[in-house]
Amino acid sequence: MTENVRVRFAPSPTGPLHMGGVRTALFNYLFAKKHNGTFVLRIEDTDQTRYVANAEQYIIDSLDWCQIPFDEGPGRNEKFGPYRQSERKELYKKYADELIEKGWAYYAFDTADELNTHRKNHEENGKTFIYNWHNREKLQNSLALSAEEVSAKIAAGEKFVVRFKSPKDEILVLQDEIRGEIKIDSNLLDDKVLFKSDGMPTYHLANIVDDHLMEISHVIRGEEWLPSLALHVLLYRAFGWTAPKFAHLPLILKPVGKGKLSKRDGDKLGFPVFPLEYTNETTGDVSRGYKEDGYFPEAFVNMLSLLGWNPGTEQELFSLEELIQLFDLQRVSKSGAKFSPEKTQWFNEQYLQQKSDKELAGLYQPILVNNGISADAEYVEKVVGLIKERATFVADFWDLSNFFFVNPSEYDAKASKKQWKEGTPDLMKELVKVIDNIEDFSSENTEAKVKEWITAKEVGFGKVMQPLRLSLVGALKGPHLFDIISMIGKHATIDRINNAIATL
RNA sequence: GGCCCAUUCGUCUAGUGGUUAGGACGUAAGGUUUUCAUCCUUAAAACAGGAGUUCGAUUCUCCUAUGGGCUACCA
Repeated sequence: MTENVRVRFAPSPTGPLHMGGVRTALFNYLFAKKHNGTFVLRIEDTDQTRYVANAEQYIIDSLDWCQIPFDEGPGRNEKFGPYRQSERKELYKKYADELIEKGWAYYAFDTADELNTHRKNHEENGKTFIYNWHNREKLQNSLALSAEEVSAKIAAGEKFVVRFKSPKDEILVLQDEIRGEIKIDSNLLDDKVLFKSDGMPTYHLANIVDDHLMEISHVIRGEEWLPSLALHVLLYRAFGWTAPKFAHLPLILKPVGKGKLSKRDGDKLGFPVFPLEYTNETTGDVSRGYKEDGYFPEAFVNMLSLLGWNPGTEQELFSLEELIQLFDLQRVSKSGAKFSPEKTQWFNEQYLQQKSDKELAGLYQPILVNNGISADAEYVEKVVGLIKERATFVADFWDLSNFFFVNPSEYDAKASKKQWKEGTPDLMKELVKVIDNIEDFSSENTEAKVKEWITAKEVGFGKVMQPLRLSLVGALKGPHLFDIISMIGKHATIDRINNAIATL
């Protein structure tokens, strides 16, 4: 298996790629890298009615952001190209014809209206209409019609599709890498359309032809494809090709309620379902993305990797390298996983804590600039070091550290009421003098000096420390007080205490 | 309706024919921090139900229930 592993991610460019799709791409990527294989991106744009122009670029941008780039695909290392099915259009006709010749497929002329009528009638009688062995002789197709009639219809320009002639009375034993053996009664299969009347193949045909031509060794895709597995295996057999191995990934479900995760859930529940922000070109609707919401790609990918897979140990934080080493299809779970926004935040927090103060400071700078602050890199780095353990996102930094850069503009009302007592202003005035006399303004020294004074003064620590914090921060929160004092310096410290005395 | 897949704490999951059924998120309670958060400790919390196989089933088989997917000239 280590030889020539080739996998593909084959999304349909009908809109932004959602996180379920990213997870499928990720598992393909991990599997490929683990086996020194190739990760192919193929664009399945056979449905011209649902095609969205900016979707392909969005997909590529998303994979890049997640740092799981494809090795082969549109515009990249095109050994088996083209990689857009619309550009391979001419190819599929030949294969459809081959199947007809071999007796594995046939022309069908039934119109959509006719079929809908059949379905409706069956439904009214409590039955299901299936286009297959039990009725195909009675419908408008090349199995029921004479060769002359068929030729005449085609010559007359009548629209037709090509359907697969699914076999009768056969128990198909299918193999899934994750689920094991699956048995299907071929009599229940319907004669799927392989080739549409618009000249395009359906997913089924294009998928099999391309996977074969692109020498795909493993098809790793979502569970929604499991019902089509029998058809796909049958198609390989009909062509006389060796089928790749198949693995069907469990679905990602809504955090609450029923069903699989959908775009609407994010809007409703307040979390992104897309990796990147996406603007719908026709409606102008903007959907939020993990990137724009402040998630690190590593955290997002780590979270995704554990949705439906785990290495069997208690480790939860993995670098991409580790994931590649550890990934194993055998350890992918069989049942759908409910997505957890809370745990996703936790992952981001973990990654944020791991990052260096320097890197985080760099990410913080633009936010500071937005708030009208220009501070030198070293100072910002120190600030980040003091506050990052309270943060989940870089975007939290400003709320947690604005007092390192600007004087408090207001004071927490509740805290003021509780901590700013009658004697406080006098005490603070005295404290100003104490602080003014401190030469060495290190955190340790200011702490020692102030505490010395408090002790000598014989007042409770809280009587001084709480109002002091209120004066400097504007609220009863934040890092060690003397770290703040040391950072903002003597002038700002005294200034802020005086401001508080004047205001409160 | 039909077909297929699945089912361990609220959630993600580990695990085994005999275990005190483990971890993580979240929740709660303590402790640390004379602030807040972090951090630490602790707690509550699960084998869907019923048969069968077996000395013994959460683990194997079957049935039921529940959940999910598919059932398009969409992918």
